[in-house]
Amino acid sequence: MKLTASEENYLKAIYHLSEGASKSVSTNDIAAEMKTKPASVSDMLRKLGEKGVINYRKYYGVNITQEGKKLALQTIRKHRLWEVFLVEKLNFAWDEVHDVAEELEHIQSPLLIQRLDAFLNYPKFDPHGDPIPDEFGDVKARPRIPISEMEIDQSGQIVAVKDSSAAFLRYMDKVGAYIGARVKILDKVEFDGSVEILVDQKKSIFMSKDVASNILAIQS
Amino acid sequence: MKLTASEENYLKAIYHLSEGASKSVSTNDIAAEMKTKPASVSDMLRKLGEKGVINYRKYYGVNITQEGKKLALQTIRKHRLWEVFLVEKLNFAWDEVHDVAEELEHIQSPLLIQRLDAFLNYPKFDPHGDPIPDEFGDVKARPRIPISEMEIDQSGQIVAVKDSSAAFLRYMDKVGAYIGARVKILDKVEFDGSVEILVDQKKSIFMSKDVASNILAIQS
DNA sequence: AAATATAATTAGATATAGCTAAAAAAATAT
DNA sequence: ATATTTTTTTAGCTATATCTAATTATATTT
Repeated sequence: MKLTASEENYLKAIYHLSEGASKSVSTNDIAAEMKTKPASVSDMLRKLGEKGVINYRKYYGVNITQEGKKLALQTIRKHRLWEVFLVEKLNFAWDEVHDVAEELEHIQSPLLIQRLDAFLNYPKFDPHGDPIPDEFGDVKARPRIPISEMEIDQSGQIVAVKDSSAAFLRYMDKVGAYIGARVKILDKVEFDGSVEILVDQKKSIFMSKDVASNILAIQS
Repeated sequence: MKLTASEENYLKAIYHLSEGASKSVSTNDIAAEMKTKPASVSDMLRKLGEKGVINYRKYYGVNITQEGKKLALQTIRKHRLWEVFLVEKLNFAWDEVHDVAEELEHIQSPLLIQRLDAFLNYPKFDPHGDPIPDEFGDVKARPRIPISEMEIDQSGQIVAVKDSSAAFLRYMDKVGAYIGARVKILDKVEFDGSVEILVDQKKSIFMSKDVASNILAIQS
């Protein structure tokens, strides 16, 4: 099954939207995600349905098929490998890479991706901390550990909090930490287990062991 | 002036065809080069003419404008930089790179090319020995030297012969040397100036100083 | 100089991918 | 249960890039 760049983009969007919710994905949601109009989406859904990469029933949204999932994961794999390349080899900032990777991901050459993967030393995660599917579409889930358990100089990304009480979220907000933030452990005080972290390469934050235990991160 | 991938390809073809001949380029020649039909070319020429990158007079072929030349050289620059990347970093063979580079050259990101150029250490020639234009479209012509003047372990590409008599070309053919062949100097005998070279990384050839003086190569 | 051959262009298709506006179906509210 | 709102689809149009077939312009022969 071969897809055009546009079809790949739609499929990727459908895959991402599917991951969040358990039910089928709506035309309007896809249009919003793709920044196109619902009418264009309807057209594309018909096409993708005919190609067998989604199950499409008019007026009832879509579900991605196994075949479709595999193809979407291939595109995601390519995207994330290119992001690693751009950041690690070409010194792009991690927030500058998305648009370029969006173009690069559509280059059709299995050999290229295989070689790129090897050149980058088979990275398992992209610069945003997202897992890179292997060539079979399998993704390695990265274990989430509390910031309090990370070592000095280790980097990672905040992905969740254990206690999600409003009070704690207010605290997070106040100090400038948030889900998705990239963090680096600057210092750990052995005496009380308190931690100093650097958020997004600019803001340093002190926190008690209690707080640090409550913030979950993936290591990069 | 922004061009589509297809327009870039046509312009590149027109540029290459212009380089060979002094007169204007014909519709049929472009069609042959691009592997499309003359009808498609006519359409595209009208468009490129309107964009000012070529001078187009119906039934009289085209000449590339200064603006067009600059754009064509930018595309060629991107193509050749990607070829260097593929060969030097991803270990592609030099004859495997063209199709992939053909896709990569259309990625729109000046920053990407700037960074790629730096990452590759500002190469001046691609793996085929062709010069890489700089960001202003200037190309460095590489001096051609006789194989007899190359040093041991130096690599290059055969680009011409001094004596192009039928006898000599028959000899070239017989030993497996040809215009375009990549060569590496394996050994030089000081006593008589004879040379042993490796052709295309597989075939080794012995030749007298007379013969070696007659084959011109560019160094890589 | 007229006839013929070659080359180039136009006219009219097709396919992709987007759009707006109108119509139809489904969901929600009264 | 009907009316209204929201969502989705269809119809029809635009633009790019290709094609074939027909036409027209230029070049070559005789």
